[in-house]
Amino acid sequence: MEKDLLEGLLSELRRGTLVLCVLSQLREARYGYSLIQSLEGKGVSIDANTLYPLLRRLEQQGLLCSEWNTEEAKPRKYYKRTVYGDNIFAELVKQWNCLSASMSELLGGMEN
Amino acid sequence: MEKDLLEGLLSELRRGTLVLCVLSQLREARYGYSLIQSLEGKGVSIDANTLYPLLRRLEQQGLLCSEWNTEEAKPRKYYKRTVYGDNIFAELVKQWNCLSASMSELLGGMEN
DNA sequence: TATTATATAGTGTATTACACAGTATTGTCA
DNA sequence: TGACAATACTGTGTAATACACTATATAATA
Repeated sequence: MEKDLLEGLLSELRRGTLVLCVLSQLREARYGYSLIQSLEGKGVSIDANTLYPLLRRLEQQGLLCSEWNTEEAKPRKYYKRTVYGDNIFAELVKQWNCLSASMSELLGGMEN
Repeated sequence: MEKDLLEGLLSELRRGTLVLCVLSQLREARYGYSLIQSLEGKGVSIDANTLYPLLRRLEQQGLLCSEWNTEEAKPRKYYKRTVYGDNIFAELVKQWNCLSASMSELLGGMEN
C-alpha cells in the first residue's frame, strides 16, 4: 500500500493551511464546488472529498454558517464566515505570518 | 474536554511544518534534546514527546540515520540526514516556498 | 429518447500523526 | 543523600485528511 513518501510529507505540509485557505475565501458567501475551482486557479488544489467534510466541520465549530439556495438551477449550499469566524481567521493569519517568518529564518541559512 | 478551538487550529497549522523544521537542522548530527532547545531559541517550540517519536519515524523512513554516542557523560543519540533525506528535504523546501507564495497571494488581498 | 457527462453535495472508513501523560536512566549540585 | 536537570522511550487517545463510494439534478450528446 505504502503511499509515496514525498507525497505524504507534502500532504502534511499543506494540511494545516487548508483551513486558512478556505476561511480566506469565505468573507463572501460561496458554495463548495466553486471554492474548489477558485482555489485551484490560485494554485491551491483541494480534493472535493476533503473540502465538503471540512466545510461542515467549520460550520459545526461556529466559524462558518451555511444556507441552501434552491432558487438557482441546481441546489447549492452557500457558506460564509461568521463574526466569530472573522476573529479566528484574523488571528490565524497573524500566526501564519509569524510561522512563515520563522520558517524563512530556519530555511534561509541552509548553507550552515 | 473540548480543547480550545484556536489552539487546535494553530496546532494544525504548525503540524506539517515540523518535519521541515527538524530536517532543516539535521545537516549536521544532533541529538534530540539539543534540537528542542535550538528550535525553541528560533521561535519554533516542539514538545519532547512529539520530537522523539518523530525522529524515530523519520529514521525508519530512511530520511535520517542515528548513532549512539556513549563516550560523552550521558548517552546521546545523534541523528542526521541521509543522502535520501537531503533530496527529500530539498524538494520539501521548494514546495514550501511555493505554498508560502500561494498563501501570501490568498491572504494578501484580504480587503476583497 | 436514451445515454452520458458535469455540477453539486454527502457519508463512512482507514490511516496517520500529533499531543499528552507516564516511565526510566544518568549525571550534577546543594 | 536528595532533588533536579538532561536525555530518551512507550502507549493511548484524538483529530483530521484522504479515499472510495453514493446520490441527485441538469446539460449535452448520440
